[in-house]
Amino acid sequence: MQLRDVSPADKAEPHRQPVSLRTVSDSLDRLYPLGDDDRAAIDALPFRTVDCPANHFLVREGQRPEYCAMLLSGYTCRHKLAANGLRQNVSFQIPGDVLDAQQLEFARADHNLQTITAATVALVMKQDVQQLVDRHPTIRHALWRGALIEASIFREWVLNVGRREGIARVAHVLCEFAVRRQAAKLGPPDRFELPMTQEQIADATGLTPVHVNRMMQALGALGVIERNKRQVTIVNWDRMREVADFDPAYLHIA
Amino acid sequence: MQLRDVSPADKAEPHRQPVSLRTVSDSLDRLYPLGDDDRAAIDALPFRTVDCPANHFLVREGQRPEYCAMLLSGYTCRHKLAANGLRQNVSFQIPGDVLDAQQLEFARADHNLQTITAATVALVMKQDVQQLVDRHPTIRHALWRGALIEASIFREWVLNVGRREGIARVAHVLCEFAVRRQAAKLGPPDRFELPMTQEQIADATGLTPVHVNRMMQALGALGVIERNKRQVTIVNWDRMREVADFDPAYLHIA
DNA sequence: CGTAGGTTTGACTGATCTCAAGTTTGGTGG
DNA sequence: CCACCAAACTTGAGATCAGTCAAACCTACG
Repeated sequence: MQLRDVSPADKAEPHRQPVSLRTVSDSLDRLYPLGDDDRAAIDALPFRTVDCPANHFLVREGQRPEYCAMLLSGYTCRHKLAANGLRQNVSFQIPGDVLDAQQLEFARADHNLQTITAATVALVMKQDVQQLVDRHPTIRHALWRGALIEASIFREWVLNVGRREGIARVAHVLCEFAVRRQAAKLGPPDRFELPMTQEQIADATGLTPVHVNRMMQALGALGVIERNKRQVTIVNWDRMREVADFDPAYLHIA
Repeated sequence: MQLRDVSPADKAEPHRQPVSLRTVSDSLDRLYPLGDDDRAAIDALPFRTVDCPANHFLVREGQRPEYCAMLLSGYTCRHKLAANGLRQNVSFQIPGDVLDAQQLEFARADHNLQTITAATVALVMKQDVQQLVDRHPTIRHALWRGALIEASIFREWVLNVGRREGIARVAHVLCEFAVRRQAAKLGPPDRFELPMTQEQIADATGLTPVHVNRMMQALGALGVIERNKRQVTIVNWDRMREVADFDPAYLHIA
């Protein structure tokens, strides 16, 4: 956590391949139902894709990004750094997520955006997104809704980090990941491969990696999850919800 | 904090007086410059005012508010409750703030909204606000910007609660209050009356009231602030910023 | 297979909590 | 204007969850 690599962005490979923004328009459509014209407009957006390795910085605090990034595959996180060198993750993103709708409004980034795994990111120029939402109020609405949901997730995280004990914090992060993953049709909620390291979970929960490790073992000992490498199986969802104090209402999933 | 009064909303007095939404339109104008027609449209909004005592619930988690509330005077906070009975404040509001633009999008509230002090609140029907923003894109833009700034504040609070030590957490809350207060033209940043109790600061910082008390004394002992009742004077802003790890960039004040 | 990153373990430390008792403050009614 | 009361603030002492430090152990991958 604290003093480890926060080194300059590696150079990622710009890169052309037959990909589309389908993942993104599906995701936006789930936020707010789009019309055929809206989806067509998204498909027609000019963009380039970038393949990034794990731990690659997409945006750094203080930068003025010209592009709006959208996650086609892989996982990313937003984080901030405290003066004492500690890192705090404030959210995770999954494929289909628009990574910085907020950059349409703010010139300077107020946090970092970094890949967790290798990832493919679509970059669209800010002005093109601006034009898109100006012409397509429905898309604007979907983005607006997505931003409000993310704000709700931030509120839940403040609670998680501020008022829950260690085991609940870790369990809550697992529950949220499982549910969002399912909602995005990426797989079942009761068995999945965790993309993040225990250190990244520590930075999301305000704990140390050592303690996260112990809490995950404790969840195993309680019989609510089983683990094999990064694979997690939630054996008992009822007890898991209870231990995690997890109520998915804050995710505002249709 | 934990098990104290979370009792049903007191009945607040609906109440007519010669007040206007001027405070709110000034505040929105600071977020994004409005035209005369925009301001006129806000002034023309049908609303009623409610005078609420301190600790009055304006919205409870799970409710479906019909109104969009705007704070004319006094102070409020958003908070969530954990299953263990602990409370977490996720933000404070100051006069002029639109309290729940997000209710335009979500039917159910995902958190509580409660007064800190006695407060006057303007209630506007959701549909009237909806119509307003549909007809006035500039006002929509200002609300959008306000929501994004609040999201940025949430991110900073996750960091504050997750990764800063007690004294910095408390100092950071004081800095944020001072700066927002000044930006809203409510007074100078170096001397102000705190509207919230130490218990409410505890719920904002993820600490106990006892520890908040000790941290405020520690800030005094360090010579960065002076206290007299609820009155706080920031004696040394440079050291205060340092102790608090406070950088106002996240507030995105023009 | 060698190596770096990730995970696990153990022993000790410490920031913050808990509990419990005062003390001060601000509002209210006589 | 003062006495009273509840809420807010302080203080002290002991308890604990989580942190720190340091070493091993995996395990993926070049």
